[in-house]
Amino acid sequence: MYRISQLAKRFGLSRSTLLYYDQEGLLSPSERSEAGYRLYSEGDLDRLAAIASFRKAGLSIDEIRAILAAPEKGERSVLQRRLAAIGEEIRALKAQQSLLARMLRVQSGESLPESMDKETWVAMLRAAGMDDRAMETWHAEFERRAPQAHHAFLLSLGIGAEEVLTIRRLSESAWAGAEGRVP
Amino acid sequence: MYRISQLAKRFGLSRSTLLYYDQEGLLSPSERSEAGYRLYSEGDLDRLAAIASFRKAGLSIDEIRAILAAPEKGERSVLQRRLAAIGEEIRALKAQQSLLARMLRVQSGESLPESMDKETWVAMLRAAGMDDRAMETWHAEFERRAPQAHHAFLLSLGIGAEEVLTIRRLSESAWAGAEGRVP
DNA sequence: ACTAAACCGTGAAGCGGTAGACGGGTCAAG
DNA sequence: CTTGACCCGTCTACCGCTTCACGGTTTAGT
Repeated sequence: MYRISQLAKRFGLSRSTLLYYDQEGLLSPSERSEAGYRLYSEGDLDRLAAIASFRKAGLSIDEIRAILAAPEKGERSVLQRRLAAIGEEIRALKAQQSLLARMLRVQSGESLPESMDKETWVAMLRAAGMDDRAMETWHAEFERRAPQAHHAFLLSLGIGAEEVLTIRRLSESAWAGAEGRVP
Repeated sequence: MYRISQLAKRFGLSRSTLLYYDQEGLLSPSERSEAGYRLYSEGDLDRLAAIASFRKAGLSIDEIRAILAAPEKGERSVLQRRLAAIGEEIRALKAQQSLLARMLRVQSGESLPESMDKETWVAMLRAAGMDDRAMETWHAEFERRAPQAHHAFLLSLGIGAEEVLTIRRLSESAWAGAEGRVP
């Protein structure tokens, strides 16, 4: 049985955060002491571990509550939606970055971009002799062998979530036309 | 003389935002109509243009207020601090991204998607018609255009640090020898 | 037994905006 | 002159906590 500040310290959270989770009905202690102190059990601890890792992934309180209430129901879709949202956020931040760079008239990052973007990537593949059809094949292979990695890779090029889905769908159909599907 | 909703529409902002800017003393209309309506002048419009672009760069209300009060004073340093902060935010989001990717991978069972590795990557490129010489060219382009990203990418395929350096050194020399090539 | 420190509970306000409700003003057509 | 469609100003709540303030409880040390 842990008291609130002990539990907070153990998880690197603040007491206030746990008070807030209780208030929101996300994690209520399973017992109270005579004086009314919150007493957290081992089970509460497990639940908090789950909550903490979902929060680290940026899920909202509501989303976490929904997942914990019915994990089998829509956990995957919630996580995937968050993954897409993160891509958008990163893209927005990169836009801010370049806007600021322009304001500061600092061209430092321009000559050697530290992160890859779509245009540079395509230019590289073309330099290596790939044409449009080869790239299609490549996307289709990527989608077939590692859809998840394909998704993450496209996002890492700064491509927006919608366009990513479009590309993946095109990749699937390109491949479906070529061969029979393996689960 | 614009009224509040006209101005909002012209700038793609919401009425609430302009109300908030007034409340915060960031942009107060230079006049009021008899009925108490806010009336914005051309000067106000210019000021709002500045505010909007700073906001697009992610500056806080306080920071914008400070810059507009004394532009010569600390504008550059504020912008540079924001630029650094954006880097942090992107890093944090990327951490969330990989956490989520791991969660989704674990859930989906290990049947289909595993993270990308060197063999799968090479197989994909071969399927798209790339031969050894094309891959060499591609590495060379990668190294020339974005050395840092090249490094990060090789590591992401699970290639060891030493081998990464070997590949990069080969890429450099390949480029030196192929300088006149047309893509 | 007493005191002080460190803990606990509850309640409220604040951050940077955004979004909505509310009641009242304004302007057209009828 | 009235109806309706908008517009306006003001006020409030929301996100995910954090920080304050107040007063009661537990613990350690004397």
